[in-house]
Order: sequence, then C-alpha cells, then structure tokens
Amino acid sequence: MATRCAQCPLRQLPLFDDFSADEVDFMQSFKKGEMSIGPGTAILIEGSRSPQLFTALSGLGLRYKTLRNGRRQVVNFVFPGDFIGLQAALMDEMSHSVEATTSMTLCVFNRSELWSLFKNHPERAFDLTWLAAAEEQFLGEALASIGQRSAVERIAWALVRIHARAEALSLLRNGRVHFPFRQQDLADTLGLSLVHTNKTLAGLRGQQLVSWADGQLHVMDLEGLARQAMTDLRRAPRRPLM
Amino acid sequence: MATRCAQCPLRQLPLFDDFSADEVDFMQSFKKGEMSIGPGTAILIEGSRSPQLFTALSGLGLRYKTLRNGRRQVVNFVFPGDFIGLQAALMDEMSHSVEATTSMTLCVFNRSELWSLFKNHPERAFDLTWLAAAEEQFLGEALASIGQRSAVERIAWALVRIHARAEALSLLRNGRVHFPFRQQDLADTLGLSLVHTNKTLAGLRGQQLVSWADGQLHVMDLEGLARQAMTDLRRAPRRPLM
DNA sequence: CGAGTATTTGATGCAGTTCAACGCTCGTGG
DNA sequence: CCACGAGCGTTGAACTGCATCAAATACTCG
Repeated sequence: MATRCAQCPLRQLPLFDDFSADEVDFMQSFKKGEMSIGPGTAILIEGSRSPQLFTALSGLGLRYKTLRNGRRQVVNFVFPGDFIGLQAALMDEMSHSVEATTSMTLCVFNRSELWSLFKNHPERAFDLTWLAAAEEQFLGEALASIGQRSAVERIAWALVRIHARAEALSLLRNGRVHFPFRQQDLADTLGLSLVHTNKTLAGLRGQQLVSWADGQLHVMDLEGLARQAMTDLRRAPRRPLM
Repeated sequence: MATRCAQCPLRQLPLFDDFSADEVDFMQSFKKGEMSIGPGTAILIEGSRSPQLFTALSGLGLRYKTLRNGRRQVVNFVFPGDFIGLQAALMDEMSHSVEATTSMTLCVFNRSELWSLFKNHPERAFDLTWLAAAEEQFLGEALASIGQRSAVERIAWALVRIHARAEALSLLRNGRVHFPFRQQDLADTLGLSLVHTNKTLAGLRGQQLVSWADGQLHVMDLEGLARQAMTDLRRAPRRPLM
C-alpha cells in the first residue's frame, strides 16, 4: 500500500522544509506510485532516458559512473529523501547510473509532468533547482577532497559526511548507522585502491575514531575524525523534499 | 555602453538555445547592468552572500575552492555564457569563489528578482535548472577523471574538454584558442603537482598532440588526444543562455 | 562441503610528489 | 638604461604515498 504524502515519514524530519497543505496535495497528485526493489537492482542507467523520476523513501543506494577503462567512480550515496533522475528529466540522459544497495522503496513521478510543475508550482520548481544546486555544491566538495586531500583525510572526510547525513535523517541508534556498503564502494568513491582503503580504515579504527564492521558504522570521536579530515562539522541546512 | 540583449553577441552562436521575443524582453528587464573588471578581480567569494548574479559576456575566469590546508581546487573554468552565482542565489552562500583571469564583462542581475523569474517565467526557471543540472553533470565527470584516470589521461581529458568548449563558442582561430591560464591552474584543476603537470604536458607536446605556450592552446590531433584521454568526443549539446 | 564474496595483511614497485636550481620575460625604480 | 626581483615555465634528482600483486582468513549460501 502506497504511503500518502500527508503521512510521509520523511516529511516529519526536521531536516526537511515544511510543506503547505497545497504542496502536500500537489505532491500527492504528482506522485504516480511507489516502487519497491531488491538489493542490486538498477534504478537508472547511465546514458539512458527514463520516463520516471524518483524520490528515495527508504533504503540505501549508489550513484556511479563507469569509465571506458572499466573503472568505476561512485558519485554519491543515495539516502532517503534523495531525488533521483533530475538529469534524465532536464537533459534527456543520465550521466550516471543509480543502483539500490539495500532493498528500497521509491516514490515514482512522471517525467512528462515536470513541465507542469515548473508552470504551475513555482515554489516546487524552485525547490528542485535548490536540490540541483545542492548536489552541485556537494560534488564540488568531493572534487576538492579527491583532488587535494591525502588518503586518511579523504576517508575521514567521507565518514564525517556520511555520519552527518545519517544524523540528519535520524538514522543513528546510539551513534551507529546501518551502512551496508563494501569497502570497495568507499574506495571507488574516493579514488583509492581497495587495499589502501582497508589499511587506512584500520588506522582510524586503531585510533578509536571510528569503527565500521558488519554493515554498522560507528563514529566514536566525531571531533577527532573531523580533525583528521581537515574539515569542520557544519550542521546540514534544512532542505526541500520532493 | 551596455549591450542590449537583443544584440547579445552570445545569443547568435549556434551553441545557445533560441530566444523568443518575449524572452529577450524579459532578460532585458532582468538585466540590471553590465560590469567590466580587470584580470585577477574576485567576482564572488566562497562563503559570502551576494546580492548579484552574473552571466559572463566575455573574458575567462576560474571557479575554485580553498581548503583548510591551504591547497586550492579549481572547480571549473569560466567561459563566456556561463552563469555565475546560482548557489548564492538559491542556498545563501557560494561554495566556491569565482575570479576573473583576463579582463571580463559580465551581465548583472539582481538576486532579489530571482523569485519573480520562477513565478512569472517558468521557461527561464526551467533553463536555470537545466544549467544547474549541466554543471552537476560536468562535476561528476571531473570527479571520475580525478578519481580514476592517470595523469596523462586527466590532462588529455581536460584539454579535450577545453577545446570543445572553445569550439562551441567559436573561439578557435585556425585551431588555436587564447587560453591565458597558468600550468598551476591546470594542476589545481586535476589534483596534480605543478611539476608533474609540466612534464606530462611536455610529453603530449612531444607526441604532436597539442601545444600550449604563450597563452595559446593548439590542439593538433584531437582524435589522438581523446584516445590518450580514454574518452570519446561528443559534440556539446545546445544549451540555454541566461 | 565447495564456490563465491568480502576483509585483512604482507611484500614489492612505481606514478607522481617534493626539493632544488636555472632561464626567460617583464615591470619597476634607482 | 640597466639592475633587480617577481612570476612562470622547465628540467633533474630523490623520495614516498599509494597501487599492485599475492595469499590467507572468514562468511554465506546453495
């Protein structure tokens, strides 16, 4: 049974902007259904068009690009509340693939109705643009991390960010998040080899900063981790939910 | 004397989407003036708010982030037609700085009127979102390059992209573009050291693929360069101009 | 129980960094 | 008019962070 937008569990979170009654109504009509998929399912494929857009309701996934030489770049992790398919909607083609890591449920929207959103719901169009700008901002930061930080710094940076996202989504249970990715995924995120990622993680674990085992990520010393990352912790700003 | 939008030299280029008469009128009213600045001038500063948004009319610039450790990541080069300040407009703060490398002229818009653009000109709002998505796409590609490509591949990739942008803007004069950046700028773009960038460029020059000296970039063998870059040349799609 | 996948650890090698020095051009001031 | 220094490109030499290779362990699942 599909969740009604009025009851959307995500909207309750302080992370997300409030909705007006009108907005709830509109989103309810914009929403075409719900989709449940199993781990490993491809949601969108690089280079393909898609008639559908999605918002992740629950579960975790990966965005990634595959290069000609066979290597893979993870572009971001997908958390609940993330909008999926903006590129396919605007430019006709996705520039990266999106795949479910755990089982996921997604709200489904029709690409063909996007124009009416811009036409009739400028607040929602604004929000959509906000999301695009936020993703741009994130990618800029990721670029700076991969380009200018050492391996420890990159890994610490990534873990700090993941922790912050989990926190903002109330996914922490006494400091722990369910984080069912492989070390290879993190390596492909940060442009590091699997082996070096493993050894670097061992180092951070040894310093009692963080532990990550059995799909559980536990940040034990956020300050210390941020120090390693050469970054400062900024609280995630409230953001729109589509 | 400020250029009238009706006469905008950029709009004539096949790269940019056609404007309706209405759109020209609106942009003319949206445009608050023109700004001319000298080389080295900061346009927007990371972390600051700005009441103004810009479109580059002529000249070249850099977008970059500065990290806590003092290192710099160049996020993109600014070419004519680029919109500057979207982040400041939507989220309150720029996540990177923008600086003129040559002297530049910029169209100036008021941030405060952005909302009326969304409200009254949905096509233009759509275009703005398109631009944000395009930047996101580019950054994803850059991320993959820095994360997964070798030094030669990265440099070749960057030069191919720069060449393509120049071409799309009709900036080529028998294969040559004015490209007045320092090797340090390219190094900071690609996460490489200056020294290694220099040596790698020398290698590509030795293979007769490309030469870059005295602020002139000359791609002599585009196919060959693309091969080195492990990328394929795709023609830049038409895009909106703000 | 064997096959497949993920994590871990040790050993070796190299791509790219860092350090250092030199040449060229250009602007500035004595 | 020349001396000087600053900025950029270039090149050589030495070092190192991380990749690559290899192999063992631990799990899960059919």
